[in-house]
Amino acid sequence: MTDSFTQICDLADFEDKEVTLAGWLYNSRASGKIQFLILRDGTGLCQCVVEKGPVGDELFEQLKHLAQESSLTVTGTVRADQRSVGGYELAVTDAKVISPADGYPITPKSHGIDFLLKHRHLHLRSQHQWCIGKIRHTVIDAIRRFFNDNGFILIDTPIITATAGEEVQTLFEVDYFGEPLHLAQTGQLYVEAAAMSFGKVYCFGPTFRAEKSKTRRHLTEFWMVEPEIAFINLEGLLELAENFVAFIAAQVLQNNKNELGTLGVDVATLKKIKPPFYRLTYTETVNILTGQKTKDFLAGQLKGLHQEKQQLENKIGELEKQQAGQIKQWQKDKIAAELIELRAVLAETNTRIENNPKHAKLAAEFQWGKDLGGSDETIISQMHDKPVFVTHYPKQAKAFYMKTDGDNEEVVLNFDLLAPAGFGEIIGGSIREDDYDLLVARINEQNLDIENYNWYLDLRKYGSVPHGGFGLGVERTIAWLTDQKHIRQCIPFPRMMDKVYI
RNA sequence: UCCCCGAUAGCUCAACUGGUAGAGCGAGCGGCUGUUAACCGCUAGGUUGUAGGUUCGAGUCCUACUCGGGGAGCCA
Repeated sequence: MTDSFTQICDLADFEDKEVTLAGWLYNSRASGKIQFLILRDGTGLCQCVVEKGPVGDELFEQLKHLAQESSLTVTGTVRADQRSVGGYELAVTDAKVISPADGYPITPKSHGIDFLLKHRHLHLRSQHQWCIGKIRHTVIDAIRRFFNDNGFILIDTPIITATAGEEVQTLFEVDYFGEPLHLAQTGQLYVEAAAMSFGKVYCFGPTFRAEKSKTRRHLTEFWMVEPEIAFINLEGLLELAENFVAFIAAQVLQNNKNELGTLGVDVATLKKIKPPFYRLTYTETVNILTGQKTKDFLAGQLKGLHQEKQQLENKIGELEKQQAGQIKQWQKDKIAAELIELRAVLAETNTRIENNPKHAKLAAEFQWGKDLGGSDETIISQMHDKPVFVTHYPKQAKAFYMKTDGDNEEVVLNFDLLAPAGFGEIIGGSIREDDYDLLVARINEQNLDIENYNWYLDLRKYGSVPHGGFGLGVERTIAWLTDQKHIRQCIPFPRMMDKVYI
């Protein structure tokens, strides 16, 4: 059936020819004797120009009253026109309504986030979510391609698991025929086993964490890719990670120019994502956080925020004055919409002003040995224009499986990758402890039940080798690359703490 | 779990210190031959989240609850 219809993305090949498009009415504007129907077919948007002459009065009237998101086929001649979205438009000769969509709830005007999440099944049709969906596809394709082309074997790890990879409190429990098991929060332990078979492997799938985290960077169900490599050291891992992330960014730049443009993403910042990334040790990071540089940086930022606030308030005051004056109704409406926008930005600026001193205090009083907090990561991330590796965290702050640094018993051979401009962590990884006795000691130190790790310990009993890997959060990566405020926009059907909409 | 903010028409928001609930979008009708979240005119649309309280009078003040947003801790 698809064959008989032309796709909007291919219109350039059909200039001056007659085609039939099949899709949904995205928006329409009608004048007395001419109508502009914006049709979307999943591959793009096309302006269809309907004139009374060629289509006749009856069809003209029917189309005039057609609701947004009604499905239809449209036949006409393709012609180039700069005034049209996509550069081509259709001079309509015929159209058939497949199914009307009266009362479609999402209008072209603004909506609140709660409303949109409740209507996510329909909101997926919007330009914004469509662009993100296309980019998500590119990111996932790039992930698989990168590993497949570099000799990695895909290993599917189980979703229902018995062993814990991370903190026990963050597990979702499953009643497995009466036995309490839980949903996987990482495939790492399994992928380590597979690395001893194939050398280089990766797993890629959904991950579940029952974290009580209500932030713009958290989902309870998210997608993570975890490569694991035998015979690798920390520097090797860092190189792999930076090449990997740079490859994803390059693929998005190459394949999603239009989508990035529609979303208003600054392409120049994406072009900067090239190796080598910055490298800091945890200790260097702590010194930066507690030092003058951070103090100055945050003070400068606060000053900038106050200026921003002042400018916003001036602008709002000005608009309010204009609004009270004698102007046309439509101008008032435009100002009202602008005011809503500005007030939202102002509220956000106020929050940042409020948080700035707290963050400054946390950073200044940071004690060596603690894990970096969200605000600390944000500060480091904001100071850089490219991703930053932070390596060699204190042993006590990190998971039992991370290998102790031979040169410094206090720290482990691990790293986090922080995306720049304040976005924060997108990767966490480490070299794994490969010595049987040391691993047992670490399990006991952290009061974990050693019974649960018998099979994992076998990997150290039978031909153990140095190995390591990392996990990259897909939604966080997409949110960073597309400059989204909240990662819930970056998965089709988000699951958040205490809230699953549809 | 803690802190802050919010809930008014289908949607997005107004309503100065308590005094008759408004506008745009969407819907319906009409007008307009090149529109770009088109525009112009008319019409319909409300027990102001729930339950109490203060008051001559509550959308506005107080208490509790429900739901939502933002932030913190923790993380990819």
